[in-house]
Amino acid sequence: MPRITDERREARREQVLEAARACLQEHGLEAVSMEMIIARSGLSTGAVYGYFKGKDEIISAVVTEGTAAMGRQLVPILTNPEPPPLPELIGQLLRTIVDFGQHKRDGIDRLLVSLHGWSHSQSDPELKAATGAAYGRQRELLADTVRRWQAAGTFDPGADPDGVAQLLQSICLGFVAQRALAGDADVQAHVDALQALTA
Amino acid sequence: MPRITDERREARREQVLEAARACLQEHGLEAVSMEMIIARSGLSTGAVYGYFKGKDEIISAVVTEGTAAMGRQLVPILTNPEPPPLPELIGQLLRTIVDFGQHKRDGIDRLLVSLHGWSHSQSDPELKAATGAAYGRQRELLADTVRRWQAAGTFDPGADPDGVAQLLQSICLGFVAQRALAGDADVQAHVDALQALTA
DNA sequence: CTGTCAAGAGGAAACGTTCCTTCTTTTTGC
DNA sequence: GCAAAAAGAAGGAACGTTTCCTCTTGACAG
Repeated sequence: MPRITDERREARREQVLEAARACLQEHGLEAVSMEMIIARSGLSTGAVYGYFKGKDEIISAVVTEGTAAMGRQLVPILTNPEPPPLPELIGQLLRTIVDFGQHKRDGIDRLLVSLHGWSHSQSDPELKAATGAAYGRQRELLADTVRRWQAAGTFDPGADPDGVAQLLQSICLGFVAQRALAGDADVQAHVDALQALTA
Repeated sequence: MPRITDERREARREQVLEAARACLQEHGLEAVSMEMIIARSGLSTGAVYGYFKGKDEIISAVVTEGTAAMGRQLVPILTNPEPPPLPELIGQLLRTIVDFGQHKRDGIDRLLVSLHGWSHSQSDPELKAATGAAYGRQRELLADTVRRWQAAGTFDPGADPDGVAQLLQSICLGFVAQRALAGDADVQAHVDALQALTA
């Protein structure tokens, strides 16, 4: 059975997703078209449809792949058995988030693509469940970190870990949103502000 | 010259925008169509095109109108000459934000529509500039509030007001995002967490 | 006070375009 | 050499917009 190698197959898939990300950022969720994605990918119509069943599957794959990749970057920070103080932890998270956004070459900022993903997830139940679960897991890891602080005696033992986790996640998500909407959200400004708050 | 009154004209416009919001929330940015908006509005094709030049203008109007309305709700809190302590201020802001989302009848949550607006703004330069300016103004008001705290001696005078404002805005925006993505972000949890932090 | 008229508002169908998908042919990798 | 994969064109549906027609409405003349 002559088939192409799994590596090549995965590379082609990524090639399509990369093109979809670029088109998504450049033209937005409502204006993106198969023609654009196909042209940008350098493949032909038939080839693309050999890897994905259709447009929806491509967009959904971009979103799930994106949240998964971001999660993979954050997990090491969130599972640190001896987490740094809160401002520094936020600093580590936000720096990782910024790096993730600008990790790829071209002009693609995956954080801006994430915003489209948030929007798209709202109307696709399956995708909404998946992203909801992903962000729920991140919040649990944040709550675990808070418990580690409490166990080490560096955080108010009376505080609700999940509540603090919600706040921390709001800061991270809001940082992404503010970066996309205002364009100039700064990591150090957030860290310094938290430092001033906790002092 | 038989014309309809300005009131009626404004009401019709709002009727279209309301329909657009409903369709936007129900079907998402990429699947919304003129046919859907027209059907939901109860008007006819010709009527809708009498009030808006086209689809883009409707969507843009939904977004700008939404951010403007939200801003109008928040301004009184942000211009309070004697602002409450930080956790309570965030409580006031987040409660107002939640109220704004569920202010309208039907199943429309304007916060979820906001998320589509964030996405849409990314690809429409004019809209991006407008929303960027709007959120920039809000951040300035937040910075002014921080300065008022500092003048009253209830906040670290060495802290950078704009940096703190960035953090506060991240919390507000992130709260909206978390509510849309996870569904269960809680106002009191955020307030309590900030209380625990500042203690 | 009332009937007529004109212009704007509302309604519906049709048009041209775009877009997603499929199908057949050709090429390529094993 | 063969089967799977890629290419490219074609088909069919959907969408946004326009256009044309009817109806309502408010003013003005009689």
